[in-house]
Amino acid sequence: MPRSVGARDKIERAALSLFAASGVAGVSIAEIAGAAGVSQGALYRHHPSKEALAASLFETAYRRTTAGLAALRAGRTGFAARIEAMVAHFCALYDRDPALFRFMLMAQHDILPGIADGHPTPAWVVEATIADAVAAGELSGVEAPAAAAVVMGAVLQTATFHLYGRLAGPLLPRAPALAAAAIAGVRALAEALPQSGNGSQ
Amino acid sequence: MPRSVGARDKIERAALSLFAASGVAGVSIAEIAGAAGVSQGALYRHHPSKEALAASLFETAYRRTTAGLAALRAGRTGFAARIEAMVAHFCALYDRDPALFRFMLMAQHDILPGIADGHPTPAWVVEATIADAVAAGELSGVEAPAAAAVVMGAVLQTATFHLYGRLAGPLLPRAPALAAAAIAGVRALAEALPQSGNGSQ
Amino acid sequence: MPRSVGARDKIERAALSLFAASGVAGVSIAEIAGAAGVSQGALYRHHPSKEALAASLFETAYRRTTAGLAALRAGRTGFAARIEAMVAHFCALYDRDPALFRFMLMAQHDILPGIADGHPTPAWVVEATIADAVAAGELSGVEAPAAAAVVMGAVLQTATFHLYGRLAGPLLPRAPALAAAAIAGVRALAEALPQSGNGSQ
Amino acid sequence: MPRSVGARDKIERAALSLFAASGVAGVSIAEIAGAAGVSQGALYRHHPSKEALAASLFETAYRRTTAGLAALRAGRTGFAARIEAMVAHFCALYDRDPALFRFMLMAQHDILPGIADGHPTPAWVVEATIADAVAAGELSGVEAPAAAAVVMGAVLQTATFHLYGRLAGPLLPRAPALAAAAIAGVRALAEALPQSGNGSQ
DNA sequence: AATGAATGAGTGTTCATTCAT
DNA sequence: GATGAATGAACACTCATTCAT
Repeated sequence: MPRSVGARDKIERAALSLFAASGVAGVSIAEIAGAAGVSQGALYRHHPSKEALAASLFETAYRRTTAGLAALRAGRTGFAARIEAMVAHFCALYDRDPALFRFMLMAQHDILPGIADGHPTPAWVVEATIADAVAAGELSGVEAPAAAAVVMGAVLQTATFHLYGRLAGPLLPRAPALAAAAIAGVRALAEALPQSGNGSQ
Repeated sequence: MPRSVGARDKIERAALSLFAASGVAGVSIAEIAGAAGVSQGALYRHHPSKEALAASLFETAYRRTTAGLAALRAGRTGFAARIEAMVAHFCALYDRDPALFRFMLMAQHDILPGIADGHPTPAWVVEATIADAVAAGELSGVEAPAAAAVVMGAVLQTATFHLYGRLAGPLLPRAPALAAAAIAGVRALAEALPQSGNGSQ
Repeated sequence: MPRSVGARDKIERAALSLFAASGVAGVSIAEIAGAAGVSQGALYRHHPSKEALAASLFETAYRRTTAGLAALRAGRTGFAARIEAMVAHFCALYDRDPALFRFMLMAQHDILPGIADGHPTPAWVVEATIADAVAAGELSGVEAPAAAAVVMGAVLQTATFHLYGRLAGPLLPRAPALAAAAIAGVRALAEALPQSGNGSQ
Repeated sequence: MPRSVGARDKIERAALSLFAASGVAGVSIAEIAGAAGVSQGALYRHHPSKEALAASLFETAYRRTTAGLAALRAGRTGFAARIEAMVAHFCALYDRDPALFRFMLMAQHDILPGIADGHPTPAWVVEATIADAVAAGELSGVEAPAAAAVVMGAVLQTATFHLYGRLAGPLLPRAPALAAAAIAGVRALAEALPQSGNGSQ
């Protein structure tokens, strides 16, 4: 007895918020179907499995984020301007949909290893932006991944603190300060590590 | 005191590495028991449930880390010296047991909400250290949680990048530079945010 | 009369070969519809259910075979001539459509109990042919069903061996020898069992 | 709450009779567990899956039958004596456990392809016995598989007729006559097919 | 007249947990 | 005290069937 129409969207919306709240493993198909108001079987017309549904949601958001950052990298010049734009972008993303952000934070360890083979990632774009700055002489001798970790860490941990109530209010107003912190962190890393790299391994 | 002394340890060690590899939900009691070389039932003599075992592992590590950081806070004076010591502490912890670190990163969203009622946390010690600096006039007008996010983010994301192979070699040699980055980030945050706080909310 | 003339045929052909390959229970409506190039729903315009489709295919083939054998019984005289013709008939049926034969072998236990209420069956025609011979004095004191089992067994097991690759080449050239074996078997059964019937039960 | 003890046997007994009645695909785990008086989960301690349970039951019976026939082949001399013993063996097996026989007949098409790689089968022993007779000069120029089909067919179809009520009473008393029929069939096949083999293909 | 999205009951299977031995 | 067979409630998933379009 087909009753519900447009199940796909309802399923994805319900799944996203449930995944964000409890993690992929912590949500059952029955809960998703119930929250979406469709039958359990309906889920399988659009997604081959629960994991595939989660991966698809993740990948879509991940690619969109990557593309957004890549556009900022392409559209701006100068290290500081690019990082500022990127940090603001992250903050805006978080403000628009904290559940999506939470889902991405929680699911990264489960889902990322299964995809992202060679595809660029948000972190990769940040890393490339730092490499750009090194190539342009704006930064001297930073190890790009280490610097990208400082930038991504500042942003993601700020979002995490917000998720857990340690910080309040929208993140976007914090973006300029956060970007300044990220940039200063990267510069300090560059100065402190002229010898760079893996000293021992 | 049973003859199979160390059963408890074997269980915890096995559980930790399995949890780190696959997440708490992705590991079964049968797998833990098998890896530890004990029977399934024996597991319940030491831990009331799988979740309790995971929570116990998490909490132990969490408290130990908190205590370590608190000792550094108590034993040093000056903002920079304290942050340098704490960053080095994190790096050393990671180097000693990356699996434990990975477990803590993966499990935090599941387990932390269930505990941490009022208990201090690593992030709280960092936050308090920043508040100390503000109180001592070393930093002006930073929102302590926001600054703590920058410090914790730099450290945790560096560890995450290492877990995923973006960074190589032990983290401890990177600690001075990472601490410099964290400190510079906090200082930049302080300068950029004289109006501080939650602008809207 | 829909434009897609032959939809019914395409469905039945697809269903038959799938049923032969995997058994009725091992084939889904979706697979049949896909192989036939029609929609799932369209299948229900022609057949009320999957089981009904299978039963219809089975019954059609079963009746056709029964009718063919009955015609041979009616058109020939003499036990040997009839059995020779029937064995050749079976062999020719097998050679023409081994998948159909396989389907009938596999599905007989599932489907036969649901039909065949009083209708004659291939085995019944063979049995009647033997009873004819007994009545005509060509055979003495055989239990007709037991003799029919020998004839049917020789034919069906030969086909089964062919299906599984133990025998090669078309069966029709083997028909004379196989008929001779069947006839000799029946004669030996008749001689060996003058006391016939169900000795105990 | 473990209550039932010795679940394994109860499960296998229940499964066998249900499989015999309805086929492997026609029986659910719930039915097996219910009939055995154990929980569904108990099934999986002893067998990794329903199919594996069915295959295990099948293979055990299959091997036992093969071994029984092989022992007869080894213990007797002369084609007729061996076939008589084998036919009687089959009849006795049927009489002892018709459900097992039915299961083997129904399941052969599903399960046999998955096993029996190189292992001897009942049919193979019969075939080898015929090859023995050819080698000993007792039979001239029969294609052994074709002759084995006649023997196996006579026996199996007789059992099938009995299962469906066309024949009554135990089969063992019929064994001598059935063996005579099988032997006569094989001899007739040998005489009728001096040119043997696949005439066309 | 045909489609295919949707249904919902049922499937095989997993697994944390219990308890007789 | 330790074992592992047994439990039973969940789980992800399948599929014959229905029906709005």
